Amino acid sequence: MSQRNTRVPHEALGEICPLNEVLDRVSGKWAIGVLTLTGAEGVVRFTEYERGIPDISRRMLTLTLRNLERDGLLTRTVYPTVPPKTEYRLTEAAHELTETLSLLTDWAKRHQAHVHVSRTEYDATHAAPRPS
Amino acid sequence: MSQRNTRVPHEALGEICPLNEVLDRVSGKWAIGVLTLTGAEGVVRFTEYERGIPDISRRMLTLTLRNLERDGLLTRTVYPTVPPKTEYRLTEAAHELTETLSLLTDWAKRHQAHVHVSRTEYDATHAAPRPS
DNA sequence: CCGCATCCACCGTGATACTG
DNA sequence: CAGTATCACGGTGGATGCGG
Repeated sequence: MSQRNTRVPHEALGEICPLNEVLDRVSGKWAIGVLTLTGAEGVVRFTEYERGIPDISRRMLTLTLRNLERDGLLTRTVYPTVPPKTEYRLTEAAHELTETLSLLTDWAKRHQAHVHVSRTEYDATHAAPRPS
Repeated sequence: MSQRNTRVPHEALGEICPLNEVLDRVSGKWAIGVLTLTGAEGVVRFTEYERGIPDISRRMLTLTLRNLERDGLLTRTVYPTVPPKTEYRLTEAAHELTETLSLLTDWAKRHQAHVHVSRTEYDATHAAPRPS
């Protein structure tokens, strides 16, 4: 032992690898909005996302949708009608994910005031106080 | 009921705002590692992070630490000794956060195989199949 | 209606070197 | 030991226009 850097850093860090994978796929401003909306509606069409999620661009919506589909979180059903029609819905895995996510929301709601205060105080304390 | 284009996007989306704030502050490759390690150790010094989190640069560690401190998730205690010594520990809010995060880890562990398979299949299906 | 392609701006991240 | 400063790069996201 004591030699030093065996590549294993710390027991607990083995836990974070899968966690980072989750966050990677949920990161980006829009993924969570899409998942949440889909969970709430059950079945959602492309245009409904555009109407339901303010300020999202078509490009970002498409990319988000594709990534979630790729990860097996959304199913995409295309009806080759005219005009075309596409439906998205959550997979079972995604359902469980959104449930867990709602726990995070609870945390956020309980502590967002605390966080905001901390930030303000920190900024006030550490911000360059006009160092002439 | 057919009119439905008020600017209000959707009920459920009100829920995601605080959630995005959480993810924003937990985003970045390192924040979770830092929180997890700190939670496991209780008290952690700067160098311990460097040893415990592989591949993290000093710059990134500092930035991550500062952000978490700013958000009231970490406390920073400096001992003006020679050589200097700095200790970090979790706030109560951060403790609750890491607990919730561990639930996400559970989800990730349960579904990472599924996700991986989905990805591989998706890539196999959609990848440019040698467009000669 | 649904989606892709292109171009461009921003910022998180990393490498390296310096300091109290 | 515990940072800070500077430079460079790549991924993410926005705007716009075309296509099935």
